[in-house]
Amino acid sequence: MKRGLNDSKTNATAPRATIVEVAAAAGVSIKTVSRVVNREASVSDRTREKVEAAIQALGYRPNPSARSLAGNRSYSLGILYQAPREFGYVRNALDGVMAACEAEGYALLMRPCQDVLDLDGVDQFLAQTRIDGAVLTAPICDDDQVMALLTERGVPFCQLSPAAHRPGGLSAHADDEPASRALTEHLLSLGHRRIGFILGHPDHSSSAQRLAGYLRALKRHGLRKDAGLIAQGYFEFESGKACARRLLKRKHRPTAIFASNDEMASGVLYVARELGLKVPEDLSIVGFDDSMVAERTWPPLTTVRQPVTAMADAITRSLIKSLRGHPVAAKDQERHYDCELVLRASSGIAPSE
Amino acid sequence: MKRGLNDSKTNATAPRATIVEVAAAAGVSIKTVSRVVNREASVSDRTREKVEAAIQALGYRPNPSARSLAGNRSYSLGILYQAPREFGYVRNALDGVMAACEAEGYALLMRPCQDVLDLDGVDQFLAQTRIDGAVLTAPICDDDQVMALLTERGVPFCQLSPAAHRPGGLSAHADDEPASRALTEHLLSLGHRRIGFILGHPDHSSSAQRLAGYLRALKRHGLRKDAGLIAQGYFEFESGKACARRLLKRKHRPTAIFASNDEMASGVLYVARELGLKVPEDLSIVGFDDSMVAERTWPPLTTVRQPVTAMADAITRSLIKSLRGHPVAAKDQERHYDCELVLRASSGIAPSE
DNA sequence: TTGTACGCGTTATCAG
DNA sequence: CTGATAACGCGTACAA
Repeated sequence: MKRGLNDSKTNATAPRATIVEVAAAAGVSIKTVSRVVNREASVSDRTREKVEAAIQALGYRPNPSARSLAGNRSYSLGILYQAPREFGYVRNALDGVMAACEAEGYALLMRPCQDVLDLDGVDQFLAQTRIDGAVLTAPICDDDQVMALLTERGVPFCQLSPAAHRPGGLSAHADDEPASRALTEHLLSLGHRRIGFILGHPDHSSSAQRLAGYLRALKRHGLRKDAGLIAQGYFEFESGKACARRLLKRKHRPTAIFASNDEMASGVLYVARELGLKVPEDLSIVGFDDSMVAERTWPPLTTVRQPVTAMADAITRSLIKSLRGHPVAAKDQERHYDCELVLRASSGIAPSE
Repeated sequence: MKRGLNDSKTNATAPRATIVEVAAAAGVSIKTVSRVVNREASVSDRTREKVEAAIQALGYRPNPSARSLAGNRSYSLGILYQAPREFGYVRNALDGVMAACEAEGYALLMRPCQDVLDLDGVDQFLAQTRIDGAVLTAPICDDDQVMALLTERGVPFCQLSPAAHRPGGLSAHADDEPASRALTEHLLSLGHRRIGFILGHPDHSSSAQRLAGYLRALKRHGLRKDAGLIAQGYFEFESGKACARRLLKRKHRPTAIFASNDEMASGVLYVARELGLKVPEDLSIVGFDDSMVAERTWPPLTTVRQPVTAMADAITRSLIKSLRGHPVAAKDQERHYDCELVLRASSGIAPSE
């Protein structure tokens, strides 16, 4: 049998101990060892201690492949995500899901998806990995075809920031709408009356929610929706630039612009500079997400922070709990999280109109 | 057997076909099916076609757990990385490694590591996942203890941007030193003579290489090293700010600052603004990595781009090739990549001294 | 070129 | 509470 580079055949350690050796060392049957390893209840304390000692002594680690084969589950989850240039949301989601998986002894397999979803690719992923469950991130969490496929394959899943909670499903959701409203109120309180709005990518349900919050705030202040102040962006820097140009070219240009994420907000900032507008004196700008760029631009961006990592962690734990056959309390099936307003200099000052 | 939410027991599809059923359908033995699946040579065309038809018809997919158990390998790799706030390098590395794994039918398991490496955690990772090989990213790729552990466990690995290639090992490496030199020459050609330098994190070998390139360029222009112009940073925004303050407080302040990455460069930019210095008129700033912030700051940062994704992809493919027992050509064992200078406005103009 | 039979290290059934 | 023993699905000597 050929082996590759870094060959360590000669100085390799002894092969890992198996359950049989542990059983022999502890003077019990392998089933009992299995019981101890899997924390089943019906084992006497004396036996458990003996077994645990043997496990310790031999450095025993159950073989995941054997476990999977015999148990007909893989002890691993998958996470499906779209990977835009701005990786903030996805990265936070990953952090949370990974933390949960590690804590619960699950492995995590990642599946990046393209803008236009490749269903066959996902199906292949399911076949190759045999994951026990999946975490769906936005906007994939709202894709009916993906959910149908998972259901067909018998793979339970949870949704991170979906458009709507599915009865009997698992989801974590940040309240974008109130946050967006508060952010808009902030601008209104500074005296702004013509506030431009740059929509996010239409596939993301949060785009609509952020718009709704913006409109609601305007309404509460007796302002009517002005379609000319609303531009369709795609959550990307360049689209933020394009929208900003359109909005700022109006003869009655807005005194403030609310971009649906920080990337686009930084695009607005770029265009403001091109046009010689001072921020925030001539133009207030706010973003959303509190991504890394929000602290790096000048002036730094007023924005909204979502607890994505915590949301992902929590929902993943619920998923695993459910995979283990434990009931998940109703309040843990549909979780809601508040967002936090982060005030920085880009919105700062009352408009000089 | 209890199952959790999203229960699809009732409307689930038939369980996946096994090799036995395929063999039956094709009228051959399971060994023959195995041969076809694993692309072994000694199968007649007629038989192969029959088997492939049966596989197609039944939608057969080999069970990875069974494969792993019987074959004593997991068909999966691990990637070890440190996850700083600035995720650019890691993310590019991930992209490359994942592309390679997907192309080669390997799964990828991720192992984020803390600044101070938890060896036991890594060992646990190896035990739980039984990965066939590992990709080490900077700065973990230079950690002797990790490499010793992997060797002891018989897990072959490759290194992404290590300090030095290990004979018989696998590594991909971008030539930081020449790039750093070119970047410094760029500043020198603009007329700068007092160029501050902010070092990267000492754990990263690239930090030393970037310094070396800087010093070499100075020397070629007859300038001597001035310790007062060199500050120790840690690849982070805040450390860039701190170093910039120190450097710019000198009575004879530098007219340009070379920060060892873009994050720190954006920190320098921040401090320049605090001090009322115009960039690039009063101070030229250059970074390294061409991360996302480099395009978002104002002015955008002159920097250096490394082909990290391509490097990661290539080295991972070599690793997999070697895992399969195929020889890896010498030129593919130690790969060198050129960096690319990215000129933007932050360095732009000759110093007004 | 093809097939048989065994083993991989667990989980699970069912009897003690 | 504990233990034989049969799966689980595939790779691989070895034989044909």
